[in-house]
Amino acid sequence: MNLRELSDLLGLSQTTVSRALNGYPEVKEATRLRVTEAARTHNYHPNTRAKSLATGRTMSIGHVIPLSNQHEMVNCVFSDFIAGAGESYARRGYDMRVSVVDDADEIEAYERLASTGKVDGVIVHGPRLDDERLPLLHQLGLPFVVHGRSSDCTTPYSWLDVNNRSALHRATNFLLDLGHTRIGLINGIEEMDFAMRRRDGYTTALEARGIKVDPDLTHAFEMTEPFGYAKTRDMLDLSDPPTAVIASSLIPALGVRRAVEERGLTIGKDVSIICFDDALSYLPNGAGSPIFTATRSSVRDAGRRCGEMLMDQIEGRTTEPVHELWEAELVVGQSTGPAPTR
Amino acid sequence: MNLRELSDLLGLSQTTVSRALNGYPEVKEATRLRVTEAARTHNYHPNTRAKSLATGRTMSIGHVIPLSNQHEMVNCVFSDFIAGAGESYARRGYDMRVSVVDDADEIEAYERLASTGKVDGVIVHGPRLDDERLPLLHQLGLPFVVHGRSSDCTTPYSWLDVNNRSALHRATNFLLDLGHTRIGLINGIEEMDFAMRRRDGYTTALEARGIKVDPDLTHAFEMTEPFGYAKTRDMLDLSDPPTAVIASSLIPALGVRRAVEERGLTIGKDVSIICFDDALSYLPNGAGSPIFTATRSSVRDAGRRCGEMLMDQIEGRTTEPVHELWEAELVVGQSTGPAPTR
DNA sequence: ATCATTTTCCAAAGCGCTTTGGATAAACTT
DNA sequence: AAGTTTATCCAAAGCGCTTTGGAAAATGAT
Repeated sequence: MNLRELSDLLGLSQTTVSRALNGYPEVKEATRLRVTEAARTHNYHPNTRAKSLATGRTMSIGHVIPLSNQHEMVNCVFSDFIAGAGESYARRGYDMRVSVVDDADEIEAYERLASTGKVDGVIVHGPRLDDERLPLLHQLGLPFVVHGRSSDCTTPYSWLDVNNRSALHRATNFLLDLGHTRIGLINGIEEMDFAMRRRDGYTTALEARGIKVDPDLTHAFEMTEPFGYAKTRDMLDLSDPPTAVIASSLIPALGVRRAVEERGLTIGKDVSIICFDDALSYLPNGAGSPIFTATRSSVRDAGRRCGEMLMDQIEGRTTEPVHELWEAELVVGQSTGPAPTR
Repeated sequence: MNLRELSDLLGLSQTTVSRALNGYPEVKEATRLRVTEAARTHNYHPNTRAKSLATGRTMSIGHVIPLSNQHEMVNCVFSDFIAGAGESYARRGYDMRVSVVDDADEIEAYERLASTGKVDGVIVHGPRLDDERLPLLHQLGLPFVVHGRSSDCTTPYSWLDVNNRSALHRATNFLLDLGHTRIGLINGIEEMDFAMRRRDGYTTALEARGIKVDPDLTHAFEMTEPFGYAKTRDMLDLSDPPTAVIASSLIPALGVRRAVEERGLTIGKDVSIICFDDALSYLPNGAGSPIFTATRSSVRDAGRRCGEMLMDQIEGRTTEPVHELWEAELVVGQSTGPAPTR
């Protein structure tokens, strides 16, 4: 059932039927009713491809996911973000187009999205310090919103970010206040902007108390469980081991916990742990009371809001770049306690 | 730059240019070269929407993700599947269209995908015992591949599934052979077909040794960490607690471990754990040697293969339904040992 | 040199929708 | 009653591509 068939059936022109269905005023209320009724009973739904060709709009939003063994974008955090974004898309009639591409083809993928007109806009994931994607998208004229920020980028753009610097600053201070001075950091890959900001918050807090950052206590890599485990083991082997560890995500924190418990040490007593909790639905930080003391900010909410920001931009509701900086909350769980006295 | 502009530029008709670019034989090799060259230098890429309107093909594949607080589809397992599927799509020029919908609108979402011609086919996630989506898609004539199976479904369809029954049968036998007789099961929601089959494997193995299933030892719910934790606590409180627990995924297994260690019990000695490991990239079962003894099957590989099966079907390379039953491998880790003697 | 083939190219008709620029009928003015 | 406005509706022209049915040019056969 297409528009022509439906309009033939109703004895109306395609114009009128189209207008009736799309809520234009140039059609009598009675006819509109007749049309919508017929559309429903005959189960008519306009062909998306034709509609999109005619309007120039696709009602879909792109997400480019680089896939490499180097750095893994498709992860739990990503899927929660997707869930949030997808939810906001659905509410406004959009959907999501995901392109999984080889690391090397990422730039080309954005160019292709723009030149073939597959999407009305894109969300940029995992920005790096000086991310080449942002000027590219700007130049391509493809609307975009960045989840995170790119510190050294000069082109204006909309972003939504968690205040990673302040989150880690507060987490570090929290541990310092408990008397810890040897504080390990299990960070994400530091080409990532968020990881750099986190390290900055950590460093600043330590140095404000006159503590120099010990390179043996800071590690940056893919945020997996085994990484947290391995690096914690290494740190516990030091002659002057840390009494607290900050992990960049719940997942490496699980590895930290494993390494600590394996040594027969008690969490929250011998070793304190704080992690950054993205409030993942599948891996909640405990049910009810939190397991880990954590800086928390829901990545799902971020996805939802990024989606809204992008759709607003696409629809011309906002014209200037929009920035949102969210503060993470510091929730106290069972994984932290005063520094052990030797 | 569109086709007309390009052909004007070349002094050729749109027909010839189109044919040259799409590899049709009715064009001189010299002209084809001239055309492809011009297309490259002028950075011409055919508009997807127009192409798709003309061909009737969209080169995209749908994934419908129901979102509810009841049952959470968007999770780590899902994202690894997506990564695999997306990879195979990219290789053959497809991409992925994800619709996040409210639980109640799921059926309608499939109908809409079909009637508006947004996709060439869909992957069905998380089939239930007698899943209404399969006959619906069959009737809509929309190609699909099921990740998993629907036991009570009579319409023919293509699927790829892990042999969940045999995996749990072997895991249970492995524990029985070690002398365990009180074996707990932390299962997924048992409306899900895979969970039902797992329970079946567990039950059959126990009963073959004359052991009756104890309802106090089997629990089914959303596969989260807190669920694994809570139920393990409950079971350890029993007068006759389990000496081994089988978890349906690595994530609840983490909860099981937490509950066990909290009691001061040793894993692999006081309590053995086996889990189903989907070989998630972000949450690997250890690096190198596995932490948990596990039945393992890569969900990412499954995504890859499901994508291929669906594209083969869409392109008419396969005409009959295809079935693939993968055997999970049983890898022995540090979480299992002989049943403790009382 | 003539006719039959084959090769190479083109004009034009869709694909299913939106939207512009009227036309017609109805309602309102004076 | 005639002129003016307004409310309804329509024919037709795109949107940018593919593809059908020829035509023109080049090639081969006689």
